[in-house]
Amino acid sequence: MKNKLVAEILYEIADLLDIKGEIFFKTRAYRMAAQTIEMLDEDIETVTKEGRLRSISGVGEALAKKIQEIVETERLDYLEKLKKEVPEGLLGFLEISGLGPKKISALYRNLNITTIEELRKACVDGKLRSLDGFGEITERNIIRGITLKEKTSGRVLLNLAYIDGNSYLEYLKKFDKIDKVSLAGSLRRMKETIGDVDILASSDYADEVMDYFVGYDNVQRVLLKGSTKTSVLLNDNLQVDLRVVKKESYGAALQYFTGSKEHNVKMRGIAIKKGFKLNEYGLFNKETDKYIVGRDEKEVYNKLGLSYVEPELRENRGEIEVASNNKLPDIVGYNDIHGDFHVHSLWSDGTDSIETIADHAQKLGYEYVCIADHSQSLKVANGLSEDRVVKKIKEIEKINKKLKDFRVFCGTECDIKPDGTLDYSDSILKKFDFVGVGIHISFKMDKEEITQRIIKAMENKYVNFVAHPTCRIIGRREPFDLDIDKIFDVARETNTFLEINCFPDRLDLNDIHSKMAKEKNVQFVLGTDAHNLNHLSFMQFGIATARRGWLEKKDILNTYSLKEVEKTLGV
DNA sequence: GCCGTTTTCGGCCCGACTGTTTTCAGTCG
Repeated sequence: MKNKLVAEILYEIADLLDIKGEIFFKTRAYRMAAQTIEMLDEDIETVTKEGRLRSISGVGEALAKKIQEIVETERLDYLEKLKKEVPEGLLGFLEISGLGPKKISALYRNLNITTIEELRKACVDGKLRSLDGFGEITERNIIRGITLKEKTSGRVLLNLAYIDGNSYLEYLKKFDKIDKVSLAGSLRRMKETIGDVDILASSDYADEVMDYFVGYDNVQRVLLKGSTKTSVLLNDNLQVDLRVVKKESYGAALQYFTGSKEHNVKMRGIAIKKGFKLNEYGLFNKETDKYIVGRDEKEVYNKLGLSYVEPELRENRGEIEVASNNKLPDIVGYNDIHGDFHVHSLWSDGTDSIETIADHAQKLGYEYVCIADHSQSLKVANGLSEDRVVKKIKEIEKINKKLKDFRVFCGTECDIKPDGTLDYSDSILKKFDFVGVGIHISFKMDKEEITQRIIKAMENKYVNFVAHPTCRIIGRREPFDLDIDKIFDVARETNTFLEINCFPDRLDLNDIHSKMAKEKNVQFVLGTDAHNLNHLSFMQFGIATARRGWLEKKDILNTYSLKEVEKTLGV
């Protein structure tokens, strides 16, 4: 699948054109197309082969030609040409807070600065202040921006932002001059990585709210402070923005600041077509500026002829079109889960006994938990030999006898060997209640080989699910280059569940793949891959991913009651 | 560069804050 490659190249062109001083709308066209292709729920190669590129929204004649070239040659002449015109280092400058295309261009044209080191030195030496639009403060801010960029690589994993964001939220809720307050931005949409935390509040005392906001213990520095918007940097270098609006604007503002940007652009387009104007203060009559709605988020959607769109769906992946037909899926809820299918115990590399895990799972309101320990060849993780599997099954039987209205399933996360055979014999596999398979060694294989390896495993009749199917680790390991359509087809044919692994640095399958798989009627399980009790709470991130993938209760085994699971699995 | 039920040309979302200015450009989301 080359969707990501195509998107990356288009994004890079947009950045390069920005620095070259190309008009905003042109670079936006590149970014919109890149975003659409990145989120596309089919393979761009297929679309190209079938001559349907122009049917992708935002792709016209020029882009179609470029995309075709990328798909066929995995490169683009136009990009190479642009790269020759714009020194490589300048692209990285865009990540420095306070620097945009115009300033970067000025730095290059006037001072011939092309590397971070040259930039830092020029700031320290006070060379920038001679340029129009630059001053001493700009120099200091750029130095700060460089330091910050070096400290944080930009985005953090969802769970970290989630903790920071919700703690801040609790602090804000204690202030009696705040009427309503909510997370917004990508954190409310539960995106897998978060750039900064956005919070929205309504109040008639904006200035006092801002004073209270910057008084939070965990604040390292105030970045900017106004009466509607204030930004701070937390001690862990995560940025948090607070917006304060009046009550009558709260819904419109929440819609606006939740994003995504692309979702909002589309919303505004619809507003204009219907004779409205939509901004963070409300929905207004375009001609008279008369306020129509804005107090409640739902009203804004409804007034535009749309059903309410859950935050996790707001990525411009077709949700607006579907909402206009009132056909949005009833996506799985955060409280719809009855159990966890992927937990490691002391038997392999987990830190807790099965009894302790079962006890904790009951406290979470679950009816079942599946203990899926590693298999024998994974020595580093204390994988279970076939003998130990038999012993573990006996222990689980004993524990289950003591439990009421709760069941521990004996599972495994059995290794898929490089040739696609499994790490346990069939005679052992059939003893488990629920067999998961996963890859933990020999990651470097070509597309055909790795696809066949997983398919062969799915074809084993004792296999129930594939754990973390693409094996990506966010920020550290790229996903396998799988023939993903084929994987989904075989999963459907063999009734193999695909896991959404809930571990925050995995979230694998991801949202886009989940949506693609659902369209092929694939069934899912959620597994936290917990290695200690705290990890069991990662379930919510898996649910978030499922929601972002448009999954409904019926698509996910964990939403079934214990009885239904037993019946489905025949155990 | 894309797009079209007023348009094949002339639009394209829009407001807040900062730092530089002395009325505004650039950046950000």
